[in-house]
Amino acid sequence: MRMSVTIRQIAVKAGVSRGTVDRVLNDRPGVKPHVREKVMAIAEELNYVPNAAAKALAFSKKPLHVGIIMPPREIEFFQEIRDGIEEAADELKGFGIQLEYCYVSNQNPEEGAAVIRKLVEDGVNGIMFSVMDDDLIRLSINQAVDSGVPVITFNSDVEQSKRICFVGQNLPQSGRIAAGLMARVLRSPSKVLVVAGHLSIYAHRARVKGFGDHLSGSGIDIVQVIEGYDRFEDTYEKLKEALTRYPEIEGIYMATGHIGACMDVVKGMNRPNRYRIIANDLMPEVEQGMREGLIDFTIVQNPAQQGYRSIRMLYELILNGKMPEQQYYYTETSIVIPESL
Amino acid sequence: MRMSVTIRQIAVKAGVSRGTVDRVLNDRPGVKPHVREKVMAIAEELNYVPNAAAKALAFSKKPLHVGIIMPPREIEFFQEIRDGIEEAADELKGFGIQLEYCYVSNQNPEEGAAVIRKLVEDGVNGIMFSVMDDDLIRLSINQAVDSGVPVITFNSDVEQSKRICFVGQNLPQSGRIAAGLMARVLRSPSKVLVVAGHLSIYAHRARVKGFGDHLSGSGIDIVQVIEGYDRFEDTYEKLKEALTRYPEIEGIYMATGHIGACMDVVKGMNRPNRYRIIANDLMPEVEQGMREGLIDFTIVQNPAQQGYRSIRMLYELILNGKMPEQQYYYTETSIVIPESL
DNA sequence: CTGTTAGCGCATTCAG
DNA sequence: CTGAATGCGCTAACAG
Repeated sequence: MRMSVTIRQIAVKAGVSRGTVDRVLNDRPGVKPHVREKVMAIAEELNYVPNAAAKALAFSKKPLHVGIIMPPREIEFFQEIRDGIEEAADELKGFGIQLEYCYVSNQNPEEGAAVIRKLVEDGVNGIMFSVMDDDLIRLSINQAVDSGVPVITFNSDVEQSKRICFVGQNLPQSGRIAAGLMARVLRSPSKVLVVAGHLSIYAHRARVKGFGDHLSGSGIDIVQVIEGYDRFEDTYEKLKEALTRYPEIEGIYMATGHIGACMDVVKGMNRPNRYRIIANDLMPEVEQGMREGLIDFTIVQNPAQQGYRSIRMLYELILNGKMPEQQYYYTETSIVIPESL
Repeated sequence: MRMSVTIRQIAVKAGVSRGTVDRVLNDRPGVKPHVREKVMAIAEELNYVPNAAAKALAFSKKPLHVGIIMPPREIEFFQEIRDGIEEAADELKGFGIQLEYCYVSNQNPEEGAAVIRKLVEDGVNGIMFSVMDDDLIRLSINQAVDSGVPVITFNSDVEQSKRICFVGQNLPQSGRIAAGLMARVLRSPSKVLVVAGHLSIYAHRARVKGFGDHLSGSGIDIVQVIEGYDRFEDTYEKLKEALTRYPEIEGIYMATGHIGACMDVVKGMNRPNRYRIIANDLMPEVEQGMREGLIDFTIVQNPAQQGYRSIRMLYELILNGKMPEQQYYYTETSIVIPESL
């Protein structure tokens, strides 16, 4: 097949120099409107597509700098996201990409906002953000984007902001999948319990809602939704009380919340028929629970893929100015059982 | 951070020219042994990493040509693999990669062998292969590899050949996962049936074996393994007969084989309690069966990922001479339920 | 055997 | 406003 069309070819065809073509293609000033149009037209006609290698090479004196803002590294879940980021970065390393991780507490919006501003001042070419959703944060993100630094959110979105796009899980679907599984392992008239962290947080609520909606009319009833505030004590007490009060409960959906506490309660219940338990993600406690035969299914959101895709999209955007086509990119939601481990 | 080390830097440090360094780094002949060693040492010391962009750019006059040999495009499953291949190719397109698809019947080894030879003669830089396993094929693959054209098998391996590596599914694991699911949806003493295509084919046998092994001692018995030879008639008759003879059967594992026939039989059985059915892959018949509520689970092997990874590994190998670390690359095996669709 | 040189396609000066 | 020239890191062809 033919070599693909180069900037030079369109230059000769347009009767201008390569420099001019470059200016047009990259939306830089200093080209007379009619020349610009002509060049554009020819580029379209020839179906010009820039050579990524050449571009990267030319860029390589000034390496691409991207800032990554996420919760403290102790959080296991984010470690997996990092793995995905690193994988993508490895593939792009030859092209001079430079990552700067900034760990920020999930509790303090001011800190997050400050870090964004600092990165922008330092001249990063793009930002990946995954901390909390807050007005202060929203403001900083908007300022960054306005000043030309693209921001992509991942795993947890900052809604109503000017962030370019969000890469994460389809939460209601993960709730529906949990419901589908529950309906398959339990026989029809039966009762289940739901455990969540904070129902005031969108991510937590969305799963519970997806679960409930899908189950309604199926003959499987949700007797209670427990809110444990991600604390051991609250979760433990409330769950224990509920299970004691409703001995007919056969299944538990742990949408979010303190898994350790749930496991402890379940172990202590000492029932003839074990509970059917469905969890989310693959934190160590969940994996442990699966190996012990306590947890039947866990629904995972492919954290590595979230990291991988975020970086790649940002890279594409920065280097080629290619805007993502969608606002929301959902990573695959999949089901894990002990045999999958 | 510092710019990464270039060929020129190691050249000055070694007191030789860039050409020589290039020769050493790429294992090309024409360098005195002691010079070669010195250069190698310095490269190690400086922790030299080639610049992928520059490499790709320099190569771009002579585009990378890879041949892809797979079954006819009508087969839905392979279409998904193609999607993965195309995705990777898109990412590498800027780097001048050129795909040539060759569709070959799964029945005729001679054709496959001939295509391999033809591709090698045409001077492809690498081959991806996924048709049948046969001595003739093995021979052609070995010849290709010996003459310097790397071959990677995907989805279905050619064992005992010199192919660089295999990218595909962990078949026994997929059988075990099916068993795990079956054990969770059925209560303990119960009976199930297995449907397969050809038990003489490794891929088919491996799943059945994984399923059986994992179920042994669980209280769930396999009353029969049906071999349908991927034909409607055989599958239909045998399955119907078995289900009629053993009305106590509660679950069916469709490891491989003619899904359409299975669906027809099941629909015709008219039972009060529906069967619990587990299938593999996401062919249209399976998707249909799931939507109709006949199939509970299907175990998928991420065909797109198989294509994606194969291409990337081949690219790495050709461009950077980086041999894969393993012989077998298993793609993620995941579980799909109707709610995941 | 080894050094030199001319591109690969693009971004980015610096002159006009 | 536009053209020409230079270099990114590497390969390959050509001189020595």
